[in-house]
Amino acid sequence: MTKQKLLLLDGNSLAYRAFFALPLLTNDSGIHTNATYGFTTMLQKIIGEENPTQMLVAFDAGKTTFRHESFGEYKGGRQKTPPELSEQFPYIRKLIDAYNIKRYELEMYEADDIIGTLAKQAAGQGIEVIVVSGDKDLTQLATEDVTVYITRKGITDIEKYTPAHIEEKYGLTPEQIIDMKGLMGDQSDNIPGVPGVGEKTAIKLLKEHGTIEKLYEAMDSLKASKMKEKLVDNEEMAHLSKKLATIHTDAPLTISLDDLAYAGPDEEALLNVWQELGFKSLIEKSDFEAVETEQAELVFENVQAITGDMLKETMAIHLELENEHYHSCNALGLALSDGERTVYTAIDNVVDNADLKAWLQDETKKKYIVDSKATQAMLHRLGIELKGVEFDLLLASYILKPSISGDDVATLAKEFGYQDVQSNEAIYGKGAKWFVPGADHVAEHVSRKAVAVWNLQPLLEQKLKENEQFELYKELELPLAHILGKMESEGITVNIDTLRQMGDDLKAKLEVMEATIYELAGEKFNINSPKQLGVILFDKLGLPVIKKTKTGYSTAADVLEKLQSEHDIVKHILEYRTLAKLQSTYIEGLIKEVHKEDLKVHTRFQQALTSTGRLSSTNPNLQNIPIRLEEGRKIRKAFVPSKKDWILFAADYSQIELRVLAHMCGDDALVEAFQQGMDIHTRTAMDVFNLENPDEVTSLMRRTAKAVNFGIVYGISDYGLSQSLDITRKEAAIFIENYLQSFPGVKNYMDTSIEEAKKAGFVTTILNRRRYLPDITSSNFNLRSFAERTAMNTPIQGSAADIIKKAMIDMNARLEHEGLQTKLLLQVHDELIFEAPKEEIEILERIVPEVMENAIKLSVPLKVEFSYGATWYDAK
DNA sequence: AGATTGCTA
DNA sequence: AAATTTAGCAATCTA
Repeated sequence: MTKQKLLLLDGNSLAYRAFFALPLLTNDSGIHTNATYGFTTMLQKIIGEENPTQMLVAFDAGKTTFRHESFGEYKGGRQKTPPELSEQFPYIRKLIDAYNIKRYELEMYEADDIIGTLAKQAAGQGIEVIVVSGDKDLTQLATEDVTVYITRKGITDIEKYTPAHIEEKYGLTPEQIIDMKGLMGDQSDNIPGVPGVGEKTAIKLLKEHGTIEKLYEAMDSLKASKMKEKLVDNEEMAHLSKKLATIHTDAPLTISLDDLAYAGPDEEALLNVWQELGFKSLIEKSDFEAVETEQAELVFENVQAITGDMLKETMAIHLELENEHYHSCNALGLALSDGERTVYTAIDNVVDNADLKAWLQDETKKKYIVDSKATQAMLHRLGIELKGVEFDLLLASYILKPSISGDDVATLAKEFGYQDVQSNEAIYGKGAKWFVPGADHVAEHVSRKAVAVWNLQPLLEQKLKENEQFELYKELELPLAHILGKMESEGITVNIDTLRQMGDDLKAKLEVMEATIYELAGEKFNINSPKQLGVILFDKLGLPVIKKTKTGYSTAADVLEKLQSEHDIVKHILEYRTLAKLQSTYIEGLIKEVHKEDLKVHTRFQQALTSTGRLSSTNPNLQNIPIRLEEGRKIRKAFVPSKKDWILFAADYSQIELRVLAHMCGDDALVEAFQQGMDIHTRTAMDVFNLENPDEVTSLMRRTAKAVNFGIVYGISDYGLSQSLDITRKEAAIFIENYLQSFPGVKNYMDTSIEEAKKAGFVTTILNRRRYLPDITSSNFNLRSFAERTAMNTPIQGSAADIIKKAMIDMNARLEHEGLQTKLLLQVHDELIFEAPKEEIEILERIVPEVMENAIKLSVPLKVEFSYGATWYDAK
């Protein structure tokens, strides 16, 4: 039998060490993970290196210990444990349990004493003992059989204290460590020691006299000195301090060495905890990754045809797709489940099945789905118009936990404690390794998804109701998904010839500019490489360095603008950049996205992604088509109606975010300004610059006021405002100060929002959308400040998002009600873009503003402006 | 895969 | 003592 080896860990000390050694990390669900992560890596390393046969992690029990009886101030004056660390202790315990390591704490005793007692017992039985802690006091336990590992700097860097090492380092024996501490005291434990005696003096005295007791016995023979006086005056304290510093090796433990056997972790439990904490790198590195969580057996049928008897009044369905590009990819198969019976069929059996098609199109047959929009769009391509969506797991999860990233059923399900479904990656692999496994594997995987959706529906609806978010989900997001699906499937027509023509012009211009830039630089280089460009500008041409990035010189536009007067090349680079951006992103990029079949682009609106409730748009992103500069704005000429004699009609909310702010903060001056229909930036300028008359506001003042207004919405700092206006910080601070004095209600709103976030842990929008802000109480300035700004910004941005979403639903209903041909095509945060036959323009001019302005009633009016034209460019 | 840059509301 | 304005997506370069 191999020699036994016992590892004794000081849980509290190591957790503290890990916490302070690592930056405040946060995982997806907002839990801090630096201590848990550091603790885990330390465990991994030490177990891997030492291969212990027994293990124990000792913790301090309560607040008071036997040491407090002899010295009330013991450990007094200690900083309270930071909440970011306290919240991690439960997870550390979970981790230890998952490792199958014994945990132990004992009333009235500290972890040190538990460790000391067990170390002594084990050494007595000839067991090799290793003690691990971040606290050097423990080194007093070192013997021939006991080695003490103390963490250095980080958490995995370790210094090994044997008696020999202690002798070498201090010239003392391990027992003398106690005397040393008795003399020098310990600030962290509030042990006083002898004032004026530090490490050097203590060591010197102990080398000479051996122990504190012998030192005092020999006191009379010492020559008079300041030092001697101090020692004599504090004799009692010295003895007490030594007593406090002594680790007890005879604590009345209720466990024995036999309870400490260690035989490796419970891999499944450990994976679960790691998953919960988001330790993706550890999960990937672990050699037990292949061990998938044991899944409950699933009964399902892989059938050739879905028959009428399988189609119930209410069912979960899952249409499995190859990937997320549901406007172009293939579908693999369809599973249906009513909780009792689960059937799957390959996609080829779906299209021609009249019963199934009728059932899918039947409004009265209720469907539970994950990502109903994707399902609707894919089925639409197969000639099936999905109706009767009753539940959408993706949207429900998003409302409950906006921070979840990913739309994989397994990810969503796990968030709500459901394990019996595997990740897409586990089934298909990813990247170059992606492939579709055998039909039976797919059938089971897809069936499991349908069953998961079925099982999660009641739980999520209940949670939504508990949060008073059911209405937001059911009346806003769910119907919106249907509308967005229609918009995406409809698509918007792109005139490729227009783009090609623009691309050719750009190409010619870019070639000329390239030549000019090479000429001015004196050599050829890759202008698109910030690194190479940096070398040219700052090394070769010697331009002053204004800003640096992590990796080198910054060559961003705001930097280059400041360098324009320094060298001719700069303005050419700026111009080159502008055109190159248009060429690659908006000409070439857009052309790639045009579907050949209908000459349209079909974006995907991500409805469960942003933390504020906004939509986002991908493949292509149609929410960032250029408009500010004329050169870029011309791209919009390529967006045209799908039919002859139709037009594009665009309607946007004017200053919706400021109006929302006015509504939410109720500031009299701001509310009044909007109620009177004033130009809000002019009004702000009058307040910021202390003017009586609107005529006194210059265009520069208005521009400044506009920047202040934007800043206010984002939770500005003087620095930020100074950057955006290119003014000094002081000037910026004065503007903000003046603003907040003129609109005290806004100031109050900011403070209240932060207060609310601290109290409830989240902020809310008009329609009760939530954003959780765990960092609001962080001790890390940056994290906390960011959370504070988002506490102010999210209700504003999110409520504006609520309003336009509601407007989309109302608009859809109104178009249907009026029996119009007009189609909603795009949403760009505060604007809606329609295509319409010319004959309907007049009606739209009337109903679009009406519907949008009345989507949600605020205490200030909402204002909508509109325009239309033959292309998106002309709708201005 | 991450960093840099630049486009939108 | 240091950083400093919200929310996104995509192209390109570099390691």
